[in-house]
Amino acid sequence: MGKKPDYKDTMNLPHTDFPMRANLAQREGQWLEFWRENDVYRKRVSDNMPSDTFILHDGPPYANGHIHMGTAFNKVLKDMIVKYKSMRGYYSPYVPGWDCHGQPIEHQVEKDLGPERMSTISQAELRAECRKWAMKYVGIQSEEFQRLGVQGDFDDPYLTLNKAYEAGNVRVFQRMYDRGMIYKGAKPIHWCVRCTTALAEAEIEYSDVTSHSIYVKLRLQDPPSAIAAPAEKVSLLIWTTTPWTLPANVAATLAQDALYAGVRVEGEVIILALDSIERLSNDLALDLSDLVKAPDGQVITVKGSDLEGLSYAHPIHPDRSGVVIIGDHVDLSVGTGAVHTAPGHGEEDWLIGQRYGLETVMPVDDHGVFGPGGGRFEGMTIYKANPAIIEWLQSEGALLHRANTLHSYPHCWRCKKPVIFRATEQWFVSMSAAADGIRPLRDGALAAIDEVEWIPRWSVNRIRSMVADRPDWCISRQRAWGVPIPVFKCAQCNSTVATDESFSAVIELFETEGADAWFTKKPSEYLPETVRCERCESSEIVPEDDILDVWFESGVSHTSVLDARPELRRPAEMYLEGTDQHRGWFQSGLLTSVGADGVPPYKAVLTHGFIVDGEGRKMSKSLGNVISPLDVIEKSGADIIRLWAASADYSQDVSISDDILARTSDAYRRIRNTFRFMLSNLEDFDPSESVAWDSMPEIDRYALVRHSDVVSKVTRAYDDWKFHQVYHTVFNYCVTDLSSFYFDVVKDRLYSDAADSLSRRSVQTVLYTMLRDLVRMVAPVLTFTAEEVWQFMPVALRGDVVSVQLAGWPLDSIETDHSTEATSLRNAYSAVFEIRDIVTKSLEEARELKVIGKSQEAAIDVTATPVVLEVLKARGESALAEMFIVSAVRLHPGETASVTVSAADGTKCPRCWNVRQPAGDERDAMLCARCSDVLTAIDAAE
RNA sequence: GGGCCCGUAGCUCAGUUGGUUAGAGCGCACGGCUGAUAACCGUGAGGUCAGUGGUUCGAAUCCACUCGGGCCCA
Repeated sequence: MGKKPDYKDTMNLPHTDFPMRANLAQREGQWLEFWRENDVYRKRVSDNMPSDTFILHDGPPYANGHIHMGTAFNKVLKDMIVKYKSMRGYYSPYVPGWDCHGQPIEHQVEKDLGPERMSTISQAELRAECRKWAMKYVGIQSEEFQRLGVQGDFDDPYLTLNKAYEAGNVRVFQRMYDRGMIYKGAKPIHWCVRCTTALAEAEIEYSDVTSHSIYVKLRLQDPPSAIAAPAEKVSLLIWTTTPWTLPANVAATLAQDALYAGVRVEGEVIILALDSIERLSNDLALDLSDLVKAPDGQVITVKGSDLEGLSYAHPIHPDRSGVVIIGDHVDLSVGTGAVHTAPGHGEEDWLIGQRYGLETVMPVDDHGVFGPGGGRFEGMTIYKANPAIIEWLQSEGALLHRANTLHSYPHCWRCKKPVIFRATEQWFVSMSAAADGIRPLRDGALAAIDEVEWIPRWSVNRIRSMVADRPDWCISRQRAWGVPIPVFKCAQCNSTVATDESFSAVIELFETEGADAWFTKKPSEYLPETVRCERCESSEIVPEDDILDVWFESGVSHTSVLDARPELRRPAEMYLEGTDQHRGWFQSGLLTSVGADGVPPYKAVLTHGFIVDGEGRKMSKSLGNVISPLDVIEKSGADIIRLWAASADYSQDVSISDDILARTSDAYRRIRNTFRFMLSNLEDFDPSESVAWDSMPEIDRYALVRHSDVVSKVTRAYDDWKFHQVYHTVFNYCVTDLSSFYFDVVKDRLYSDAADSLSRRSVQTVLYTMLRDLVRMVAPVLTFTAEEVWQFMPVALRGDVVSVQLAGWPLDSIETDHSTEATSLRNAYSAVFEIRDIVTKSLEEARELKVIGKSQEAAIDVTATPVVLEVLKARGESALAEMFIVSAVRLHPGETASVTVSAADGTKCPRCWNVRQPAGDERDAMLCARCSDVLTAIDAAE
């Protein structure tokens, strides 16, 4: 006929409808739909109902703006864990939450409404607007998280603005109050004069500003005779960058053991730290060389402690004086060694003021304007007062030097204006005080920290040092959008009213009407008559104005969510957030849980690093290196983000860049194709045709051993929370063990042997095991793709399991059933692979010399040392030829391992394309013996 | 400035209690195949293990400092 015979129809070439190109961006949506229709999340949870529990408690993101890579990463990690635990059989519901109150939302709403509307709006109306804003972003973020493949109870998430949630704050507050941990006090706190509110540490940003830098002389009223002649004017020199705090000055602090000396400048003696003289004379370009000396020429020095108790004339108020004290916060590397101390304007100043019993002078009002305590500067804002004070000091001859200085200074995170330190009445959680018989919060929290597992291990150092060092927690906020501090004041005598009765009434009020009612109802409408001022018996009581710090609110989720929802419980098995939450939610949850109930809210805390760019720099608009998860989803698909999230070692900061995403997509394609190969060779396979271990060719048994090793390694990695090891193990397995070895070797049997032959069914048995296990192992990470694979598996292979998420977890049976043989196979094949490396190198050389093209055209002579040769012989030359994908292997003993390649004898079989001796088949003389037999069998069947 | 942490090939990661020429996969270059085909296979080139100085017979691994980066705090 002259026509080349085409044997394609007689072969078992791979086929599947599972597409090679993922097209994730388009296709992922249909799986979201599939899960929804089949209620897969709920099934996943309820299927495991009576079993062990694994509660991963979601930390609530702030309901403002779209999600970013950090929140996406965090949620994907959580989703992977929850899905893994579910597939392992744990009862693992996931309830997402949102943080809905707080200043940022209030601020946005204020901006939206504009100043005009704001001036007339009621607090209740403002709160309604804030609620709308928060709910809008809860909706947006919920969609975005779900688009990432995150599954949970998104129909009923927890929101900090829910009534029951709000009531939980009161429960926790009450318990802590009863346990003597909450008090009202005046203390300097960060205060924003623009927003007229106290700010938490978390609400402060630091940036550089130019400030006045002034050196002020404090005239000593009774100077020590040692340091100056009786008639001389002697002053202590202080340095400050905030002239406006001078009216509140009450003391000057010196370092106990530092040496101080006198210097004659402009006809007066000024005292400053010896160590600072040289630096200051350089920095200020002043001649400070005329030190006060004894008659013998020695410079006279005194220790700071020698000057303690001296008094000086107040630089601002003519009728007052200040005192010299000693403190250990004096930094001799800056300033003069004498520190201006105003307890109303600084944390350290306040602390030392407490120790010395000094007055906390606070002449500045809420808006940053001086009251009567400001003396001649009354009525001025602190900013106007700055130059005025400097001028005054100048005219009084108290100013030694003035300049400007650039330094880092705290700013309000919302309005970006510099904040001030200012003492006001605030509610505090005490770290050290508690009622009789109750362990103080700091001690309790530190003890609780030791009961918790911290992952990675070093993170315990962070939380421990933060809790050990933190000051009392200021929980007051002077804002509208939040949960009120649930106590009352007596209108008559101003004392606090907070009793079991009042707390119960507030809890009930919040549960039925929400915290909004606090602002719309009078206390008389919900408090029982019996609630009265304990001091003056008055029944006229008014609600507290301040609201709670939002960290307190999110912190109490252990009560408002874990305790309140029947499907959850406290302690949760895990909290999982970024490393910044050591100061945030990890701590607020811990302090409120330990404070109220004496127990930690979690058994384990897993922290991850921050998302940075390819160079390790933080993402910022100004650097132009921001990558949005929404863009990646749209361009490449959510599974690419998930794979990236799994591939990184989150115990450090995690990089993302276009290059990294490109590599991730490469890896994704590789994994996808591995699945496609398995699917395409299993279309005609039914598990009932599985080949038993003992009937399998050895290489198939080896493949199963290797496979089970991978299963246990991957499982261990999941259990250790090492997702990047899951990724690497699976990926390397796909590439190295499967694609480049087993699949390549086994193609001949799959395609060319009789469809129902034992040799082919044996491969399929192995592929089936691999596919079923791999798709499940990958499901927590590649949640969409795994589902797609599952649905493309022939029904015979996946049974009636609706979703891969409900398919359980692969078990490792090799070790129990065939442990001894497994060990010897691992050893034998490690020797085989060493030879195979030499073979492929030699084949490549032969290819370069045009001796062969593809490896099937080669015959190889393998020389090996006796030990290795034994191993090779035990496999057999023909099995080795199959493994090396060559036409023939001949083994020879030798001193070292080597391989020579020659063109194989024989001709290319037109059916299987191997180089073989033609079998002389009457239908086609060129056919090899195997193909000839296969064709005969096919003919017979027809 | 302080606390915690990080810095191994272009990328993601391994490198056991310090011990021979520092590993893997990807990417890249080159080649093969054309019955996994916008796939697949092979070979190869890439690293003064951030830097400097120490401890040690010997350090990517221990110590100190410097540089760069992150989070938190001041």
